[in-house]
Amino acid sequence: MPELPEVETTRRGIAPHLQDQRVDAVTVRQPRLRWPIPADLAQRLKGQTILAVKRRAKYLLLETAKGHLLIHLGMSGSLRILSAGTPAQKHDHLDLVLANGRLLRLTDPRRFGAVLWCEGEPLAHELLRSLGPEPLGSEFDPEHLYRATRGRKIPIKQCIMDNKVVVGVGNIYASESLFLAGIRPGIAAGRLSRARIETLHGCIRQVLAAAIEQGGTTLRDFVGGDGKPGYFAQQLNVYGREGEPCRVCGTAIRQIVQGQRSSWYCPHCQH
DNA sequence: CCCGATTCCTGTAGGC
DNA sequence: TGCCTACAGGAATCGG
Repeated sequence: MPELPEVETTRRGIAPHLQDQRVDAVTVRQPRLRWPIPADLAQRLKGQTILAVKRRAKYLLLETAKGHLLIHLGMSGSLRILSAGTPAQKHDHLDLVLANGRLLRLTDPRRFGAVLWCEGEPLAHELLRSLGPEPLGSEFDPEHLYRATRGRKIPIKQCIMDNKVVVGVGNIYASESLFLAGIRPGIAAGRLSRARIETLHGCIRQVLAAAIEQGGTTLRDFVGGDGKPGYFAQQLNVYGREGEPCRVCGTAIRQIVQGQRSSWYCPHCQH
């Protein structure tokens, strides 16, 4: 499930293969994703050279002189670099055939992902415009998180998963950050002290940075641009570990449901 | 504005 | 073995 570390891992994997490459052909097999792939995508993109591969939140931005291709991996999407001519399989929805004889292929069984074309400033696109700060950027500082939590009654876990507060923190890393910070997921965001918010801020950055270093988390089928899985799953302390012993104190990890999402925590280490 | 519920989709796991 | 159901999840959107 691509959260920010998986998207960043993907970006790093595919960028060297796409940089300065011309798109010779575009194949759309299944346009019905989260939103339809634009019918005129091939016409817009064909012949364009990819100038840069950037990321904002969980969106990948392929820059060309005419516009940007925005790609979101949803929860089951992955992008891979393959040899042109590699047979397509089920759920292979989009290919960009490159001048160097390779192709960029989007696979997404659950089709929660998106592929959109954007002319003009991509950060002004309606889907990107009102996103919160990057968790690893300087704009996301303790003071920002403190202000964003004041007066809010929602559980802190749901608060840090809110894209307007900070982007890129999904279910896995929210649970893991709260474990490291020693904070129970159900506590009202606004009731946390400044000191605890500062701790949490540091833990969010620490967890995301470590996950990127490990190439992301592969639970089922995530692979980077090179087809390899990520290794952060080995370092998960609470996510998906209901009933298993806490790695710190041995107490059984608990699972609760918040906002239609599972959360896990250690009842001894987190308060 | 704030918050909770619903929605999209399909592979997988668990129950019988 | 096979059918059926529940569940997973990012994030927009709707309703209160």
